[in-house]
Amino acid sequence: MKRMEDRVFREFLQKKGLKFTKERAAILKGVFSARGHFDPDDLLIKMRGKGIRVSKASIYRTLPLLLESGLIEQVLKVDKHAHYEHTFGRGHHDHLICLKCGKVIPLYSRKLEKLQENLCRKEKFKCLTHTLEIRGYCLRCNSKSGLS
Amino acid sequence: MKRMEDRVFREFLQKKGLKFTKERAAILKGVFSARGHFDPDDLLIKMRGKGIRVSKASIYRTLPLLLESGLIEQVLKVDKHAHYEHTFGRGHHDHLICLKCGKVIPLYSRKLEKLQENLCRKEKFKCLTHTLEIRGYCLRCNSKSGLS
DNA sequence: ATTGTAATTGAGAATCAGTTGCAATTATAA
DNA sequence: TTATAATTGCAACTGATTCTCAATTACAAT
Ligand SMILES: [Mn+2]
Ligand SMILES: [Mn+2]
Ligand SMILES: [Zn+2]
Ligand SMILES: [Zn+2]
Repeated sequence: MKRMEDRVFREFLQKKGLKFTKERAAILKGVFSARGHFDPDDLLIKMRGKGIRVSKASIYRTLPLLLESGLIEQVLKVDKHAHYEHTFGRGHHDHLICLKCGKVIPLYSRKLEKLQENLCRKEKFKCLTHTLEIRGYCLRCNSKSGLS
Repeated sequence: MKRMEDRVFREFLQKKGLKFTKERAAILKGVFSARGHFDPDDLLIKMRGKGIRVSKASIYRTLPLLLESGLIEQVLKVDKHAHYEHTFGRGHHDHLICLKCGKVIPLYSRKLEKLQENLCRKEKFKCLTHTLEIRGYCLRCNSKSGLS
């Protein structure tokens, strides 16, 4: 059974006059078999672990295509590198990031999304995407941190 | 007349057992004489232009201190480098970023901030900071872009 | 004012994510 | 099957940020 995301990506590429190569297919598969967030290097290592040979360059070249096709989203820049997650089949969400343990908690609020849209409308700004990152301490880390 | 931010920074440093050096003072001054956003290199160039000699290293070492002291905020990672702005005396705000012309429009909504706080409370997440970046097209770029 | 000491500095080397040039390979439409 | 433009891996390259280290300096305690 062909996965739906293959279809989407294939059509996206076709529309741009680009090729659906085995490398791109493999990267797509690798991306979609990730449970949560990943960065380009995670992906490379995971694929190599499974014996799939793709170059770093191809990964870096393919991720922007997946991004453009809407199959993945760039989540944030942790430390100094980009993180992604696939969003096809899942909904958009924002992130709470624990500064102590690094946990990333998804957050979705319809109300919040609507409010943002309204604010943009008011500014006459055509909103395409957004990233909201809230940093602080998760429940566990906050209770452990001594302060009452 | 001594600037208020000098005082704040000095006290911050003292509390941490760090020194208020002339380099740090100069960097602080450079930061606060910037109108809007800046990145480390902007700052370096501007200071050199004024004949103030500080090393790149000192700038990169001082910015995190200013961040920690609450005098500046990290705005976002454009391209691949960090951007900052001083927020002392000004309020916190989020950003609308035009993908075409690069314009950055400040956005503040009390309602939005409150909503975020409530959401965090609901998740029992101790929120310290957040960054909201909305990307799309500004009024001017959107009307120019042909699509109706 | 002098001194002791830990913090700081500048310069350049090092690091590291991400990009690029290029020759060999491959998808795909005709 | 062929023509052709797109793609690949590799290694060299960027450019931002961090680090190393010897020389300097702030500043608290004499
Ligand atoms: Mn997520
Ligand atoms: Mn701003
Ligand atoms: Zn945590
Ligand atoms: Zn614009």
